[in-house]
Amino acid sequence: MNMRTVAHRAGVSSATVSRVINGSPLVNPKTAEHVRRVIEEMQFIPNPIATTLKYGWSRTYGLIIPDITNPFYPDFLHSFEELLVKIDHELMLATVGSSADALVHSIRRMLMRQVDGVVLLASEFDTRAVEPLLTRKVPVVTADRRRAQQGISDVAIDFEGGYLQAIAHLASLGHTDIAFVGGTRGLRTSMVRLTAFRRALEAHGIPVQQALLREGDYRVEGGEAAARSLLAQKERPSAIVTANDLTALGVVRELHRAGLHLPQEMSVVGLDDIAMSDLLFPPLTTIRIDRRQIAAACIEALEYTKANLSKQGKRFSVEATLVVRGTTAAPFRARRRSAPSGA
Amino acid sequence: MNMRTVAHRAGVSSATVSRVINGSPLVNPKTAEHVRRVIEEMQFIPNPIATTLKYGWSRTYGLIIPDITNPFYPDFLHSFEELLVKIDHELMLATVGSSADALVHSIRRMLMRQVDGVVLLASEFDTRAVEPLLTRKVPVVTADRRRAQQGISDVAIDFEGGYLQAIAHLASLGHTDIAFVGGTRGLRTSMVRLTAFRRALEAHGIPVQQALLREGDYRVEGGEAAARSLLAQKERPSAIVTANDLTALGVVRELHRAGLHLPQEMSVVGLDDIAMSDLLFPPLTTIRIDRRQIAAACIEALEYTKANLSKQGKRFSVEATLVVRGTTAAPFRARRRSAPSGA
DNA sequence: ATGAAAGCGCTAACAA
DNA sequence: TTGTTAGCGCTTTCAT
Repeated sequence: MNMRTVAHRAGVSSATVSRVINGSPLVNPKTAEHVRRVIEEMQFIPNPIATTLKYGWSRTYGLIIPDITNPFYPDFLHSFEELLVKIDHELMLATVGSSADALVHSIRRMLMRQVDGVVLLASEFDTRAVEPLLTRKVPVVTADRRRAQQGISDVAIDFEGGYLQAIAHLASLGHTDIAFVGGTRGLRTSMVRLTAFRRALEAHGIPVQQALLREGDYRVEGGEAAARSLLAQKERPSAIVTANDLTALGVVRELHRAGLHLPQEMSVVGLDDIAMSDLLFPPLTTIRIDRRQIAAACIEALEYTKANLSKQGKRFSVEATLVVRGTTAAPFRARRRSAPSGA
Repeated sequence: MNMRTVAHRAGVSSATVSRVINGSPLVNPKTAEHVRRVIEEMQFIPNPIATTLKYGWSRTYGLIIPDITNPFYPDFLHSFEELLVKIDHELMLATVGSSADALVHSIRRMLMRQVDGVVLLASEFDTRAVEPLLTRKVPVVTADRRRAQQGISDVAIDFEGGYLQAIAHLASLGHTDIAFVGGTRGLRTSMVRLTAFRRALEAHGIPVQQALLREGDYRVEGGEAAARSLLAQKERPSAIVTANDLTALGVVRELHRAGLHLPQEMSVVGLDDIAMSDLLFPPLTTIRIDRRQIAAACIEALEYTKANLSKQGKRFSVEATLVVRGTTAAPFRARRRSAPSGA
């Protein structure tokens, strides 16, 4: 069934049907009403594929994420999809892990489906992979690259603001030996988080202790390993700040295993505020990143970039807010092996 | 850029280009090779939208889920998407909560995009909502409706098998007062799970105690409330079996709050095996439902139904397997207020 | 082995 | 205010 069938039945031309469906004011209200009735009667559903073919756009945005299994992304996806429905767009989803090949293929598939824009949440990627998008004038939005270029906007999270709040909180409790368990070595976003943490410490006049810095992998295992290593050394921290919640969960788990009581014997701060944080015992103090805000920023970025393809993209920033729950408390001096050195 | 451009550049017709791209054997290998080179040179990407318009299919399957935020679904989605990529299909995702309206709209949007089939994981829905799909010969796959009809296949989880294993495990530990915290009242799947639990008890000769049955909501809160209520009554169970892991998490949380020691003072069994189960302390004993298997069954069901649209759909079953971890142990008699009644 | 051309459903420019 | 029609890119039938 198509518009011609409907038009025929309604005794008008397909152009009129098209106009009615698209709410053109150039139709006689009587005719319009009649056509609408026929459409209803015939249960006609228009085929936007034809329009896509004609104009080359699809009211579809692509979303590329590394791993839907990381609890951060379902939350993001939820908000993103909700917002897309509101602006009457479809979602084309691809998960690519950390495979450069998968990324290239996903982008190709999105191009084939004529997406109107792509949000690329994979933190690391070969710039050449997005070139086919740029060539074909498809706007791109990246996350946390902290850099815009022609046709590419970026949505960055204000890690520094978040860590600043966390350190303020810990410092006010009396902590000075604060460890950091970062992300996977070599990722840009890991470096960004580490730098933000260092700056936050410095802003509070707390010296950065090299011996309290660890790398993780944004997963539970990395947190466990780092905690194990921190506990093994003489100069233990009294608080551990992490690069994300899964890492924090691993830290907490390992701390439990070592028989430490939280938060009395060790404070822990996560980052993300995944649902699980609140289910943990004790519930995790963490820096919340509002997925809704990120999703909204991504869509705003998409539309901005689409409208300004010839210009440099724009940089968007999303704030991070400390949520104090149960894993932070004043340090338990008796247990500490070292006295605070500075400040 | 289109096939004509490529054809022109290669000195052939667009028909030949099409044949080369689709691997038709009717082209001279030399010509084919040359055309391939030109395609590569021009970075040509074909536009499958045109094919969709021409033939009415899209190599796209729709997936409708209630809530991506429930940790069961990201796992499922991950497997589903992986399998789709393998068969070179796209995913069109919609999350509909429990809104009947959202379901109707999602289905309409999928129809507009010419999906080749729809997997509908929303447990409850108005049959009229799927009629537009059936009318237009779009195959449908449901989950846990335990019923097939023309154009609709069903993928069911073998809850009974799962609960049978759980009860066998608990019974062998010496439990006889086994409570059940079910799903949301009125949902078909809640009834199915409850029935499966009852049958499993009966199969082991353990009488069903009405006073140990509770309703939940498939979320943490429901588990907490049910646990509170179970602890409040005189005849406490020694073990609690739940309708899903989130419920079990709520139960465990409430038990912790009440100062009970797990698993000594209460055994708990979940269902799903979400990632969090293993992170809990103690790690949750649960009935694993393999998302990969479900995803594979859904796709098999989709293809079967598509190929047999005129016939009754098929019913698929996916097994459930007990994973024994840390929340089950022999009952702690001293603490119990009632003696086992039967068996 | 290759090419010409029709037609999928829709929209908008143009005609009436 | 309404209708006619070209054309978006592709595949396939038919012709050569």
